[in-house]
Amino acid sequence: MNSSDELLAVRAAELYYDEGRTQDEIGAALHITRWKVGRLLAQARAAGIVRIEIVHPRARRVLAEQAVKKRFGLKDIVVASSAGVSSPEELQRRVAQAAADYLTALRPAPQTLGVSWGRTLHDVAACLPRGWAHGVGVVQINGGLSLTKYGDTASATALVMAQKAAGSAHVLPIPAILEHTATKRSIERDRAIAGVLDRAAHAEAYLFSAGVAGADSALVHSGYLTPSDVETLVCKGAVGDVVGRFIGADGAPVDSELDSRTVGLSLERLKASETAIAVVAGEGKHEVARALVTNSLCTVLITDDQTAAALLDDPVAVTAAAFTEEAS
Amino acid sequence: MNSSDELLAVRAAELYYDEGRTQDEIGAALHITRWKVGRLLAQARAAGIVRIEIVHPRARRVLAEQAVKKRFGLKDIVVASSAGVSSPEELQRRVAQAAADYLTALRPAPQTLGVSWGRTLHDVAACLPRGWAHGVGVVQINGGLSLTKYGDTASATALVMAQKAAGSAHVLPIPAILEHTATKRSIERDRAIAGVLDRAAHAEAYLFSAGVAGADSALVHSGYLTPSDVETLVCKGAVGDVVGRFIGADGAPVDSELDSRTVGLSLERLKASETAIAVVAGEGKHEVARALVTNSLCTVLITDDQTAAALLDDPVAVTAAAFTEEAS
DNA sequence: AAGACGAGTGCGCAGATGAGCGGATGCCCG
DNA sequence: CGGGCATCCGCTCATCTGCGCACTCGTCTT
Repeated sequence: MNSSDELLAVRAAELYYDEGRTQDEIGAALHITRWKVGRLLAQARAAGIVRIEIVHPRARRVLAEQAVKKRFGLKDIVVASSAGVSSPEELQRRVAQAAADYLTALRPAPQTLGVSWGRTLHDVAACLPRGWAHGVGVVQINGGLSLTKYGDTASATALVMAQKAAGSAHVLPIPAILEHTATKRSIERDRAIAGVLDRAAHAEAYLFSAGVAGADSALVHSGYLTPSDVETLVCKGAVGDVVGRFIGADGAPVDSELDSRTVGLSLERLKASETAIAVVAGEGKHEVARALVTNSLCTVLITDDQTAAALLDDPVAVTAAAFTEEAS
Repeated sequence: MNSSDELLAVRAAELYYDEGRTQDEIGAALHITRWKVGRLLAQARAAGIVRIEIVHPRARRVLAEQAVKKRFGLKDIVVASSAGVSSPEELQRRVAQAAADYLTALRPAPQTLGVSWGRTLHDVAACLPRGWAHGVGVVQINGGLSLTKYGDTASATALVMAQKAAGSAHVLPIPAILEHTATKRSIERDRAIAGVLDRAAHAEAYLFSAGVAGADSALVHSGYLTPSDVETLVCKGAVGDVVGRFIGADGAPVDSELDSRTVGLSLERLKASETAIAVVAGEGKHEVARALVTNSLCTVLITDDQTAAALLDDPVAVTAAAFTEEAS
């Protein structure tokens, strides 16, 4: 666009959007035809001079949704807007709300829903309205008995979700990770546990979150891993954990021994699911989110617009930039 | 607005502004009539859910302009947008650019223009395009020979402005403030000086800025006042300086003795002028700006949107809020 | 040098949109 | 219980706006 046209476009945009004048009036004021005014306004919008933003806790980013959905071949997607958020917690809550809205509107409603646990899913459960579904069976898909905290927040998530839908909960009151593979095997053979695990494996839909691979991972907080354990995993390429399993950028477990001690749904089952809803929000989770969508670990992604933007930033370009930086 | 209507409005706004669907289509999608969609969109804009912002260095805030102009009975006004600025310097520059644009477009073009000096006016002079006027006489209206810096930046402002208009400059190469009233009087009697001062008093229009009353005042930098002098002035109620004179919230000099030692145009002459253009920008200048507009020291105000917003915030309301805070 | 080409411009028209209006609905108070 | 009142809703109509098309003008190519 021409420089003098740009100034005209700015002036026209002011008169049109701020003052609410018609394009005809603006044309008369600026001594140009109304068609030119229309074109200037269109150019101004295309050039980003006129920015239209929807500022609301429930606002979604439709454009980003379409782009991410298409790019990674997702079945469905929700990108919550971060416009106007003042804290990471608020962003988390917005995404949780978006996930709750999505679940509530999900049709056909699943008969059984497999859920993992964590801070994010706890929020989702809290955001669900009473009667969000009718008689759904909520199955916990990975262990989560906390070793450090009083009470079982992991099971609580499934319980709350079932309760609000007047449905039934099937919990896994066992540790997420066991010390020995043998112990894990014997626990899995327990009739009650096996029943829940079987139900989990046959759930129609899954709802899960992802954790960062870092010292503040939920698995560290719960006492299954030490910060140094996680550090080792990061060295092996871990970008985060999904249903208790630490994965790398390739979407596969980074430590097969650790993985064999982890109780719960396998990543293969998740990959094979028709409806695997991942809820991932926050600055630190961009890499896990990428691992999820690039390796088909989810069919539905619910996230924030910053994560979406990070996903759309070509990783090749990022690598090239890093390379340039190294070279200089 | 109803809560469920609000959600509908957000959804409608997304479809309308992000996806570019028609109101009819949106109505079909949301199972409401297109008239309802139109009303929801209007409500969303009114409620600030949909925020339309013009992001451009030359953008103005037309609504704020109208409000401030009406509230304080100004002849004209320019409010520059601060959308997208990253530093106070950038904001200063935008306002300076706006002032330059205003001067260039000013009709009828003044034959003689009285100007003060300072950081802001220096920027304005720099922003003026070559040929912004034809043969205008630019008169410096207050002293400004720097005691500390090499060269005379004060006169430079008038010179640059005259040069760019192929006009003549009339400078005042004398101190802004003198030590004794007697010295000031005798300087004023000097034939050359008196001629410039007379020309200044009869200028058709004035362009001036305002300084904050603080340690970084231009008058401190230039060596006329010490930081403690300014502190004393602040204690006496000074909110800033205009053409070298420190004024209070009432628009009158706070220290008559100091004022009598200050060379240059009187505030009375400024008040009586048909065209007195004040250029005031920046976080710290809200109070001076208020003093200017509430006491008719300018007929035209050129400022930034944050200052404009501060002017529109009712001082009574502010006082009441402070009172409430104290009481609680 | 002449014609092809593309960018920019003005215009007609169909579709989209906003203002105003009468009727329906729901609520409050007598 | 019923009338008055306010709000909301759907509609008509006039206006506004985006799209496609023909035209002009300057530039580049042959």
